[in-house]
Amino acid sequence: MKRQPPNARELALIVAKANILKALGHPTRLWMAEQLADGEKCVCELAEFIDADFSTISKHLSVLKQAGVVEDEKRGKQVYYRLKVPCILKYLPCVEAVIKANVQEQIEMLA
Amino acid sequence: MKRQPPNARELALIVAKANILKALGHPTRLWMAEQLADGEKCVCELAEFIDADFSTISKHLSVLKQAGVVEDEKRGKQVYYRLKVPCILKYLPCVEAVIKANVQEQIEMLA
DNA sequence: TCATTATATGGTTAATTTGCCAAACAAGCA
DNA sequence: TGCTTGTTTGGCAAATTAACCATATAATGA
Repeated sequence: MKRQPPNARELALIVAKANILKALGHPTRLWMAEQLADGEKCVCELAEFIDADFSTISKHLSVLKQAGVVEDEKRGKQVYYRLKVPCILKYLPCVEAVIKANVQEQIEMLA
Repeated sequence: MKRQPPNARELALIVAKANILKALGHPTRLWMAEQLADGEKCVCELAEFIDADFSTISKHLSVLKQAGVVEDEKRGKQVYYRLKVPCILKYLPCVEAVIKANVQEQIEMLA
């Protein structure tokens, strides 16, 4: 029955949530987050399989950090990143369900 | 131990997932998706509390549809939208946990 | 058929994002 | 100290996105 315009507090929460989703809404960043599922990795480890400039990778990591998805720690010459709230990846099966539903639909459309 | 560059299939999946997250990564669109949690709504019902042009609202809905998050159905003069895979909202508590962690950190920083 | 209501589309502009390069930093080593 | 390695920052151009306005379409009712 709730039928009201979002108030300022609700709005702020929505904006905050959308920001986090947006941060994960880029292939490179999502991949990075997934790589961190089984523990922290340094930038160089993440960079190893990404075909992009180091500066680009660094900026993507800073977007994730800004959003609060990851945190970093410098140890020696390297900077290690880890997920701050690991449940953030638990979602992805459902996201995949969306994809499956879409594919299914395409198939039906062709049938 | 997995330490390999993503292959084409994995890459395609990542891109697809990121797209869905991106679609939800906008305050207006996230709000809309949340409104659909308890059942379909027509565009006019959604528009009622969004301060934006109708065309803008329509475009946001089409982004969600494109991403496969919602589906629409025309009945009479109205178009109804509903979540296609409702679990997509189950995630949000964890997203909120990220926010809480960030806020907590800010507080500690000020203490 | 004409007007009206509900929604979508096309076009345009401003804002944001992405990615590269070059340069700056920071830590450890020679 | 100066060199090298790992990472970040600043600057810029290209691409993408968001929002608005005006216009188009679709269904209904007069």
